[in-house]
Formats: sequence, C-alpha cells, structure tokens
Amino acid sequence: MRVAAILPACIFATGETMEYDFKRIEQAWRGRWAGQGTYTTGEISDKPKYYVLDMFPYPSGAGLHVGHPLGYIASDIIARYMRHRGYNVLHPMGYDSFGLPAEQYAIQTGQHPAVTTEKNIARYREQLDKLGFSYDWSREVRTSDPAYYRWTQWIFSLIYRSWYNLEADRAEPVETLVAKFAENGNYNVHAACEDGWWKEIRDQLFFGPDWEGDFSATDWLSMTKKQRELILMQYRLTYLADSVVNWCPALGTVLANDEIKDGVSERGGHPVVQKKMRQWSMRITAYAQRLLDGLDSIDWPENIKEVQRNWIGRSEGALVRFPVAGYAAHIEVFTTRPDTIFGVSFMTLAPEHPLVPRITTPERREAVETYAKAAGLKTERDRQSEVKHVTGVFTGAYAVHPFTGEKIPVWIGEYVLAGYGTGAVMAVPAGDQRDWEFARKFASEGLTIPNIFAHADTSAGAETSKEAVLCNSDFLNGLSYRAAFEKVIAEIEQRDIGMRKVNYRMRDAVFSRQRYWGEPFPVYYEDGMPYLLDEQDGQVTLPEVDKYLPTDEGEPPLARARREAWNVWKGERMEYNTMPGWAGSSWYFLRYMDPHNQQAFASPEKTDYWKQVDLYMGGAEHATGHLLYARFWTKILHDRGYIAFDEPFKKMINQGMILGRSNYLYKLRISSELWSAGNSAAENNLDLIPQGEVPPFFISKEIAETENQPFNNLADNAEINAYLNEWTLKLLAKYPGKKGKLVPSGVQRLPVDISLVDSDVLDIERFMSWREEFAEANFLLNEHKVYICGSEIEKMSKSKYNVQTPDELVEKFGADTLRMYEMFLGPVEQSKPWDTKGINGVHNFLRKLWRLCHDTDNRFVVNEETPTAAELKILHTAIKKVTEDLERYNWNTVVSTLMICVNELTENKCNKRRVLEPLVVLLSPYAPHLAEELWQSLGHMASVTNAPWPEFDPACLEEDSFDYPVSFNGKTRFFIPLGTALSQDEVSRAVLAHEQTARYLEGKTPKKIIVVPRRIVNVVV
RNA sequence: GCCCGGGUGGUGGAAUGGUAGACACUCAGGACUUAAAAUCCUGUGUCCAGCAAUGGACGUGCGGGUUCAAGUCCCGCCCCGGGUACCA
Repeated sequence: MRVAAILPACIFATGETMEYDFKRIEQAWRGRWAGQGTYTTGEISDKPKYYVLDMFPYPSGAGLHVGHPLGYIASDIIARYMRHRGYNVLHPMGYDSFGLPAEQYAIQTGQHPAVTTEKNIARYREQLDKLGFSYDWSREVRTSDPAYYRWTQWIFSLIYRSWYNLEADRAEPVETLVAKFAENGNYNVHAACEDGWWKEIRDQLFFGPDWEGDFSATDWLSMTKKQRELILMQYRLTYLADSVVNWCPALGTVLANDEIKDGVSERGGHPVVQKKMRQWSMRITAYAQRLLDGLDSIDWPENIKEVQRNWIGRSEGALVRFPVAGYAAHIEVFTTRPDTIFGVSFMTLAPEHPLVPRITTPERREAVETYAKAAGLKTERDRQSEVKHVTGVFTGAYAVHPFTGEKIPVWIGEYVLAGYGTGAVMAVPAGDQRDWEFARKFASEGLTIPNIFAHADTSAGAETSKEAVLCNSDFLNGLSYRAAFEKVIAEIEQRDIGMRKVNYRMRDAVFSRQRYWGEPFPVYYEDGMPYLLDEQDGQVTLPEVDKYLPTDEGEPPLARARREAWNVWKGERMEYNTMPGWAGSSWYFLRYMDPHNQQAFASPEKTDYWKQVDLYMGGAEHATGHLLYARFWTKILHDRGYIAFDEPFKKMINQGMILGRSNYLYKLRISSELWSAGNSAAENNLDLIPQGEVPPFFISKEIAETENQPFNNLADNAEINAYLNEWTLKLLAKYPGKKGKLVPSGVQRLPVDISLVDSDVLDIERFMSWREEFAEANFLLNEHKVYICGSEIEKMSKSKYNVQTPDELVEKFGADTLRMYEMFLGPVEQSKPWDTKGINGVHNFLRKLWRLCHDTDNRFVVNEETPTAAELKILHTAIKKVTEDLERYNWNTVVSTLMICVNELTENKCNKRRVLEPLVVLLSPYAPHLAEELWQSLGHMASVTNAPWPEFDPACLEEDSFDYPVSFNGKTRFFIPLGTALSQDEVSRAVLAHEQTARYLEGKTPKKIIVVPRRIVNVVV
C-alpha cells in the first residue's frame, strides 16, 4: 500500500486497522458529490436565496498557496451553513483569466496565452477540488472565454450607447439625447461632460474659435454624420479622447491610476510616465456622488469604504475667475477656502496649464519654458520624491483680484497638478501651508504673506484652523470659516465671478490597453471615427498574431493581425486596443446567475431572484480597482433597466493575508585588496586577483549577527581568515601576474527555500545539491555544529522561496483538517504568519470524534439510548455557540466550541444517536467529508448537505444551581453554589451567611451587595 | 502628515461592562510498551510564602478617569502593521 509512507507509522506497526482514514473518506466523497451533483444550485423557487461569492482568482502559474483558500474556506462554511438553514444557495467559482502574466509569458516563449491559461486553470481546479468546496462548477465562468466576453463587449456597447442625464441623475440611452438635440439643440441639456469639452472638437465643427459648446436644433440638423458623432462622443459614458495617461514603456501599455503604486506599475514595478494618447475612457466621474452615497447602504469593512471615499475625494468649494491683467483671458481656480480670498497674494498654475505660454512675458519666457519642460520630463516617481522641495518660476504676468482689484503675480509651480481642479491655485499663504512655504521661499522675489486672521501669527506657519476669525477681509471680517464660506460664495455668484462647485479627485477611468490578452472592442473605424459593430456583424474575437508585441510603429499587438485573421472586419480598420483587466471582473457576479444564457448577460428573472451578492469574500487590495468599477457598472446596468439593484455586494468581508516565514543565509561578501596601502587600488585594479572563483561561504546566524557591524567582527574571525588566506594563495598560484589578497566586506542575505530548513536549521547536504552554484559552498557553523538561518515574516512569494502550498498538508492531514485549521488560526480578517505548529491539535480533534463513534476495532458504534440532561447540555451549549458565532462570522471560535463538545462527550463516553446526529450537522460546514461519512454511518441515504440545522433548546441549558463567584470590592475570593430560583435578596443573605465571608469582611459591615443573577456577587466593603 | 487596523502567557488566540488567559500549540512529569511512536492522565501567566494541600500579591502597551465591577467605556500618550498624500 503506497499510502503507508505518509501515514502515522503507529497504525501499521501495531497491525491495527486504520482509525480515521481521511484519504479514503475524502476521495470517496469527492467522487460522490461530483457524480450526484450534490452542489448543483437549486432552481428559482419560493425558498429564500443566499448568494455567497469569492473574489475570483487570476490563475497564475504558481498555483494556490495556503493563503488563497483562507477566504474560500470561510465562505464555503457560510454556504454550507445556509444550506442547512434551508436557503437556496448560489456559491460559484470561476477565473479572471485575461491578464498580464500569461501575456508576458507568451512574449517570452511564443506560447499562446490561451494555452498557458488553460494549463494554469487545470492546476487551480485540481487544487481547489482537493479542499472540498461546495462550488457549483456547472456555473464556472472564465473572462477570456468568448462566450463570456461576448457580454463584456455587449456591456461596453451599452455604456457607449448611454449618456448621463444630470437632471434625472441617471444614465439614459443616447437616443433621448439625440431627440433633445433635434428639438432644441443642447441648450437645456444637463449632461455629465468633461469641462471645456468643446475645445477639442472646435476646429472640426467650423463654429469658429470663440465657440463655447452651444448649438441649436438647426445647427444639429445641418451637421454631417461625422460632426454629430464628434459631438455625441463628448456625451457618451465611454468615449474616445486624447487624455493624459499613465504610460508604462516597459509593459508597452497605459495603466489606470489604481494599477500604479508609488509611481511605478503595480505589476513588475516599472516606471510610468505621463503621456497624451487617444484612449477609450469610462465616465465614472458622472457617478462620483452616487458611488459615495451608495457606501452608506452597504455593509463593508469601514476601511474599504474610507479608501473609496478618499479615492473619490469629494470637496466642496467654489470656482472663481481671476482676470489676467492686459489680456482678454482669465484664470479659473477651484478653492475649498473661498472665505480666505482676501488673503490671496499670488497665483500658481500647473506648468502644463494652457494659459502659461500665452501670458508669459518675453523676459520670463526662457525661464518658464525651461521649468515647464523639466517638469514635463519627470516621471510620477520623481515628482513624488521631491515633495519637500519647493520650486516654481514667475511668469511675469499679473492677475486682478476680483474683489480688491489688486494686481497679483502669476507663478507656475510643480506642486499644482494639471489634472486636479482647474490646474490653478489661488495662493493664500496665511491659510495654506503649501502656499505659505512657496511664499516664504520666494519672498526675495516679492511674494508676501498678508495676514487675514485676527489673533493669529502667520510668520511661523499658516493658520489652518477653521475656527480662526477673519480680518482684513472687507465684508468677511469677524466671521469664521462656516459663515464666511456661505457669504463669500453668495457674493461671488452675485457678482458673476464664479460659482459654488463640488470637485472630485477621481478621474475618468482609462479603458484601453495596448495588449493582446484582453477583450477586443466591438468597434471599427471609418473616416477616423469609431463605430460600434452591429448585432448582425457577429461577435469579434481575438485574432491570431505572429508575435505578442507592439508593431514597429508602436501600434498595439492586435494591429499585427492580418486582415483575414479577424473574424469580423469592417470599415477602414478594427479597434486595436483591448479592454483592461477590470472589464470582465466588473460584472461576473451577474453571469453566475445565468451562466449559459445566449440571449442576454443574464435574464431578468434570474437577476431578480438572486439579486445582490449577500456575502462577498476577498482581499482588501482591490479597494480602488475592482470594487469601485463593479459598483460603477452595476449602477449603469441598473440605470438602463437591466437589473433591479444598484449595488453589487451587500456585505463584504476581507480576509487577511497569510504571511510566509522565509529563511535566508548569510553569505560572506569577498573583495580583493592590495597587500600594502602604498598604491591606490584604482591604479592597480586590473592586477588584483579575481574573487569570482571563490566558492560561496555562508556564516551561521549567531556569528553573522552578533554585532551591528558584522564586517568588523568577521575580519577578526580566524576561520574566515583562514578560508580567505587559503584561497588567496590558491588564486595567486593560479594567476602569477596578479597580486593582492581576499578580504571580507560584509554579509549578504540570500533567500533559501524553506523546504531545505527545519526550525531554522539548514539541511546543508540538500542545500548543496539545490543549485549548482552551491555545490562547492562552505559553511561556518555555530557551536552546536549546525547552520542557523535568519528568518523573516513576509508576504508569500516565489522569489522568497517561502510559499506553502495546501497540497502537502492535504496529503498529510486531509482537507477537513486543513479547513478547520485555517479557521482555527484566528479571526479571518487578520493577517497572520503561516505556521503549521498547531495543525496536529485540530487533526487530533477529528480523530477523537472518530473514536467517539467507533470502537477499538473501528466498528461504528452508536446507541439509541436517551441522552442524559448533562449530555444534552453539552450538545445544546455547542448548538447555541456555533450558531451564534456563524451568524456573527466568527469562524475561529466555532472550532474551539466543537472541540469542547467532543472533549466533554468523550469524558461522558456518550455515543448516543440523539447527540451525535446533531453534532455531525454542526461539524459538516467545517469538515464536510468526515461529516458525510458519519452521516452515512448513522444510516442516512441522502447527503448531510441539506440536513436541517439543529434547533437550539434553551431548556437543556437550564440549571437548578449556579456556582456563584463571590467577590469583595471586585476581587473574586470564593465560590458558592446557590439555587438559580433564589431571589437577589436570598442570594445576598446566603453569601453573608457563608463561613468565608467574615474573613474578607474583616469585621466591617458591607456597604452594598450587588447580585447579578447567574453571573456574580460583588460585596462592597 | 492624515486615515484605518492592532497591542492579552513561551506561541496562535478566547472573553456581549460581570470568575482574564477558553480552545489549541509548546514544554515538563506520569501511565501503557522490550523500545519508540501514537494514545491517555497531570501540570504549565509572573512573583512571594510553604514539605504539602494551599494561601497571598501582581497582571491585558503606558498614564489618568467613569463604575459596585474595565482587556472591554471615556480622555491623553507610546509602539507595531496597513493604506494614502504637494488634492488647492
């Protein structure tokens, strides 16, 4: 029998039959579940529904590690629990199978990403299957499957055919917009558009340079098809526009803001630069307010909501226009503190601001252009790293203060971002720290810090308190922020120099990617304009290409496809961009409801029944990406009448990360040096002996880390010196022309595979055969003659060699044990290091339960006797606690409760059906295989999956007597058993009468006696 | 800087204002065994006194407060983890 090797040796050595044979049990039940379709979702019915969903994985080549299933196990437990509770449960799984890694791999190997993806999915599935999840696999979706992305494309088309009506506050079909245009032009159209949208298309519409976007019905009717398209494009919820995008040269694609971390790409860490490109965008800004408001209606972790609020970045303020002296132009600023307008002493524009070239005076032109050019060349990261460094230049131009008429110098400065607000700041150094620092830095060039706050000293810093009272502010004197804010806006609007405005930090989402492995757009071009494919054109699928790289002209990979390779070709050319990774994941939860529908993404009957996801389980890292975009698309589908709800995920729980414990070695760094200090090393560098041939030398932790300065320490170490001397001599002999000696120059940490290390002790033999470069390695051991590795707790990753896969643990302990153990580790939300130390305890629990139901010959033994009150109490305590904990999503404490229950039943030697049967149901969400096995042994033909959840009976917990802890001044001193029927008075009398009481009273009379029935007695002395 | 989490034995953690440390791991001792493993039993927060059963003191990051009673509530700090930022 092959399994013998991995089973506890005892079982075979003693010749006993195996007791808890998890291998046989788990394999058998997996087969039966699949064969009988145990987890096939029920039809739409009168049963209440429950939708529990995991964030679907990207099937990476590395497979699952123990961190992935944490959330899957937790959600599976809830899915199973809800089935026991009589709910119709939808619990699907699928794959987010478009993505960069498969494509990068394709670029390197030429292998089609579909092939790699297929292989990876097979591996994922194999791993998932071993863990006993109750997924309905008949509903699996893959975003890269044309049958799936057909509907992603359809939703794109729907969004293209929509505009945002601000009056109705919802998306509407473009037809209603066209009808308005035909009737009355755009005079009464209140739509979500980019500010100044007309500037971009002014030249192509022949309305002249002063046109500001208004047109009449007559204008509209006289326009050509192309002109109308140009206009409509400005209104669509997804549109093609020249926008400043984050271009990542290394990946050859643009990235969305949420795909960038610290100024570099989230995947790969490549630099990102700002670039203007013609791109598809999604008008998510139209939904900013609703995305913000919707957060109040969903039960999500507060920190995720907060991240989304910050990302949306709503701020209330005013737009104010400052005329430019001597020009028919004005600078528009957005400010959240219009109340401080009398403190404006200069203005700062973004270097990219369009007015800058126009208003810069000839003598300042060179300085301004140099500055703007330097700023434009900088990457995001460079700009960020210079946060503390204030820079800027004067344009020579002046603006006119709209209230005082004073002339205000106009500067440009990097700290003003072109993409936020209007790209211009009215600088109030007295009230804003950044402005204050700018003014102080350029004080010598005439910038001042006029004080506008009574009783405030603005010489050391800005006064940012909103309680501060204004002075030197004309009609605002004596007011503080709140009152002044309202008053000044009223005045600004009255004088028609600006208006109240709510600004959002969030930008529209770029929707094009210059990559191959993504959804192709259902779009073709004619006369340079994009058009949607018609229904009868059929679905466009990914064409074959010769290479997965951009063309020589820098076009996306799809431009490589020969015309015949496209299954649909229309117009001059097809769209060569593909959709971003978040396209397919923004609506997948809807497809699970009706995964095989050929007529629609999902039928209304199905979406009306299943509605929102009741419990969404996943990582917090998608806070500003997936979780925001899915909400956005849900709202569009809702507005357009396709679904009845406008939030996708009613409740969400984030599972914490499981961290890995990595080990590393301390490698001696060796350099060559001259014997004597007479000559400089640089002159003789070429003659130094090469140190590259010295085999690696590793130093045990205690020696390498005894001091903070290991180098000094190492130089004194006799063994290290002996080693280096030996090699110095060898090398000198080998290279007669060279000179010098080898010296230690510190240590370097080298990650080592954790499978080569046991409790930080390195298995030297296996390490040396791990890689060829270590075959000759030498080791400096500690006093116990072993090599101790360093360790660190960090994210599991391939490169750290600290990945723990679930496979080996399932092999060793079984899936039921692993499931319980992962829950037993602690609250799911918390991140924690992976440690298998305790897994034995959980495994022992399952074996103990097995022994409770089986005799020493491993025969199933349950009797039909009536349980005692004590046994019923044990059972019902567990029923109560397990139920309450699952309702509160406290997965970890359920495991302890079940342990206590089994421990106590074992003590009572209770193997009665009326106790064990409910217990098996309690266990089944956690250890479904074992529960099925026992359930069957108990004589049931049907699966335990749908067995009703045990009903808690409070009567079973009732006691005649309670062991009261008696405390004096809050300190518990002794216990007395008292009848639970006693009144509070009777209890206090009993306590006072107790022999021990006198001792703690020390002759004093108690001031007060507090009796909390069935809890505690506290005597106040 | 700002916004979230979190701080409890040697370790993971438990505790709806009411017996702090459940349940496990680890470790130690014992039983069974030729032996080992497995299993079972006992002990295991720290300190003090005692041969002992036991008794006492301290104890949930620190300092205050509310309360008969605080790990839990309030105020002020410290430390750790995560997120985020020239956002006007």
